[in-house]
Amino acid sequence: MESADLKRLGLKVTHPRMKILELLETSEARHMSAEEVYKALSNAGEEIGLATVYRVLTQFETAGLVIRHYFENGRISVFELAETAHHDHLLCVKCGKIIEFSDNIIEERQKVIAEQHGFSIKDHCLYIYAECTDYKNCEYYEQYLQNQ
Amino acid sequence: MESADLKRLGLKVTHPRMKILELLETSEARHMSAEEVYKALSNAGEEIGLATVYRVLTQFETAGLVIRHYFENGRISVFELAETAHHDHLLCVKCGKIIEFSDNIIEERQKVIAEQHGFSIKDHCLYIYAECTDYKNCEYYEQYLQNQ
DNA sequence: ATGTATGCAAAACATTTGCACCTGG
DNA sequence: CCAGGTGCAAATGTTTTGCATACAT
Repeated sequence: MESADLKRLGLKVTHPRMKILELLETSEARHMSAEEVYKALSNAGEEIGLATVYRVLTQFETAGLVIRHYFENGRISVFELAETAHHDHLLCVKCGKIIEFSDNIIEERQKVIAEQHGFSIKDHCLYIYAECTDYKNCEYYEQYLQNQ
Repeated sequence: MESADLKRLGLKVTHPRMKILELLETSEARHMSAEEVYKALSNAGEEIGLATVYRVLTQFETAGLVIRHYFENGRISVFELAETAHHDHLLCVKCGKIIEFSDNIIEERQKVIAEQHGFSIKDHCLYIYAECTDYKNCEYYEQYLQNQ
């Protein structure tokens, strides 16, 4: 992603926007809340206000650059770079690990179901909540506990 | 649903609890926010505090009596009686109409996908956002506009 | 009687907004 | 230069909580 991409979207290439984009691209976590983005930038010495983080992420969402998720139980929303193709999510409720997947059979059935009811499908989200086999040894577990 | 059911769940049979349960059972809307429940009760002359509505609905959720949904875009959650079997939701983004459906093929695929990743599935939710063919004449449209 | 529930008001929480100042093109 | 972007603080909307009172058993 480069400054030209922002320009193309009609957004000025500002420092906060570039830094947020950069973070989303380089961060290990593919899904981050506004607060997490804010803190990560803060830790990196970037003084970018939380309000700006929200504004920029919302603009990116509108521009189709990021996807915003409202995972169940969570009042907070998380953002993900929209660089990859559509996918759904499989989440471990114990360690917070998130697996992305895509299944043609499910996608196809959804279309059929919508049609059967006379609806034209615009969007959908499928979240599978599960337990991974070995969450205690999972790389995410410790970090997850901290956030609880 | 009767007072015995509440007792069985270890909940005292109080006036607010009975009224909320009654409302969820008799209301036309199968999905209601806490605020909507509060207002409906208020209109019916019941003086039940909003905090109580939240507390009771949360207890009902814990007891498995109701299901709480966090529909996309919505910061508010809606509650639904858990009396019927599991189902997913097809929502019209124009009029707010909600269709409940269940599809064995989708359910089955989810199990397979979870297993493939070594996860044991606990729960899931699938929301399909769509447009219904004739939302302007839809019975829900007017009411929906008011709430916007 | 006593442990639980309730109502109210205040707090908490994520998110948005108003406004004065700053900055990219 | 100036429209648009930013930071801060204040506002918002939903949900939760503390506490004194009321109620179910």
